[in-house]
Amino acid sequence: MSEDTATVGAEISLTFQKGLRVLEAYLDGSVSLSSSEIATRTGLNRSVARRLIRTLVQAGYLTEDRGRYAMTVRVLRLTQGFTGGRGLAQVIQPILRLASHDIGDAVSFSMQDETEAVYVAHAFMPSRFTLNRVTVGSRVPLLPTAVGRAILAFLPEDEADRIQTAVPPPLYTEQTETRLPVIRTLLAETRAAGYAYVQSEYVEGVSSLAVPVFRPDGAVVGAVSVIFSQGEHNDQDRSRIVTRLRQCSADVGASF
Amino acid sequence: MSEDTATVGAEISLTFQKGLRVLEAYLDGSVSLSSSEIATRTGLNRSVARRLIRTLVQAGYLTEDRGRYAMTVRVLRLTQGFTGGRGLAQVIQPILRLASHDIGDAVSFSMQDETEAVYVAHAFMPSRFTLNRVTVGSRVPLLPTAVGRAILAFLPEDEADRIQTAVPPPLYTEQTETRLPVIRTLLAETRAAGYAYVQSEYVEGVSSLAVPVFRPDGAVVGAVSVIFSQGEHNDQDRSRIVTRLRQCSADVGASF
DNA sequence: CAGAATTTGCTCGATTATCGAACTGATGTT
DNA sequence: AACATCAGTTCGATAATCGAGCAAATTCTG
Repeated sequence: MSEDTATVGAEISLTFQKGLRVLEAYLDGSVSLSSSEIATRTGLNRSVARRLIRTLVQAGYLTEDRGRYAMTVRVLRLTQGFTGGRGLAQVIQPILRLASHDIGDAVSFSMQDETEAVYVAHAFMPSRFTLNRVTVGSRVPLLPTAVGRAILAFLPEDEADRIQTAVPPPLYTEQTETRLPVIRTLLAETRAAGYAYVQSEYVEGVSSLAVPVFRPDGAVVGAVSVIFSQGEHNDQDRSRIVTRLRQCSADVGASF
Repeated sequence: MSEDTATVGAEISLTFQKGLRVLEAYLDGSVSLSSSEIATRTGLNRSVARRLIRTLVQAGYLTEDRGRYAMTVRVLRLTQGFTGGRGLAQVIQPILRLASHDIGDAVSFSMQDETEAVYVAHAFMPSRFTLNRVTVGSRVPLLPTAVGRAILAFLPEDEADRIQTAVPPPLYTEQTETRLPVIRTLLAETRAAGYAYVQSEYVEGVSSLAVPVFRPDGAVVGAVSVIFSQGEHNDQDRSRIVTRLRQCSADVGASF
């Protein structure tokens, strides 16, 4: 292996890397996993996985129940630096709540993580019955969703390209757009319009509007969005929602 | 060192353990830390801390900005197994929201983590101006809070004792009860009453009511609680709130 | 219910990643 | 400008990690 391509390992901790892989094994919503399941999912040697699991159990992050391991509430410690520090709930939640009240629908704020968008804050509408299964930490793909496209459209071109070509876009519904040139056009339109509107490309019958959120320095950090049933709103409703989301986006962006 | 006391290390991964310590360094709400700060907080050798940090950066969990390291949204991956899996938001949030609506105040669900209670779900009251700085992942001590006492009162006695004597209880306000025998009495009262009521022992002027939540097998898993300004409610109000919280507790407990 | 098949727990020598003291350059302070 | 503190890197010694292999437990199956 030539050294210019493989850059001799950059001095990182291989063991820690493996340990993180164990925690990531729960990324699909698995509640409990056996040691072999973890070994398989992570691609680690069974003994290695086992030792890492024991470490997590000993530290209180996992509990064992008859050979199956489930995460404990302690894992929330690991994210405190992200959520707690920036007051993501304390400052963003109220902003979302106000927008949600004005719009009459649940409003979310999401950020990009690789090829996915992660819901970081969410203001439910207490009165309405919640149809969407969105919650903090939920992940949706970038390409077939409004949040994703709102973010993608304003990322630096090379990164946007990298993400689009990273994985062949799966077909979620019959409406999912998978042709990259078309997506490129849609992103250009999104960029021009300043918001994204996507219908039934991820979940059948569900539409979504999203407006990008920018940091004071101009970089896109995420998007605020509203999800609703297809056909629930007409053109005028949507335009009203976009206007309110723009204001919400400005408020959220200012707090970064 | 004799082997019965120190149990020869139980075959865990020391490196992974250290890596987790790095993530825990952000437990107080620090947004960004320097490599030396992390080394100091974790008690790790600076070079070791550095390698672990590099690992986290390379994996995308931390970003570097001029020598300071901040968590990225990716850390939410680490907790997905806990929040996503059990549908903590999908199933518990609606229950809390209903209770919140009936009670007219924000309602939270918290679970025990060592000597603290961790807020796991929270139903805000959209109409009211939120006074409490509570958010998912927030941590409060067990001893001087209603949630904490509701949980402590129903834990197995040896564990409750261990927690009470683990650390000398700090004085948060002038009202904070630090005398262990008195706390023991208060816990007995809580156990008898089936709920905890604490006034100004953690934050001046803030009172709280909490009802323990039990799993179907009878073990206490956490508590549902309401926070309000001292003097905001009279005896009758509180009794009404407790009644509603009991129902809420049963609903939440059933979903475990 | 026996026997096979799979899963799980654990051991131990070889290997290799980790450790950390020491040095150097960068940054900030009086 | 001189000093003090902080940050980045190197490298040999050491100790932790690895993983094949075996035994026990559990689950499947005919």
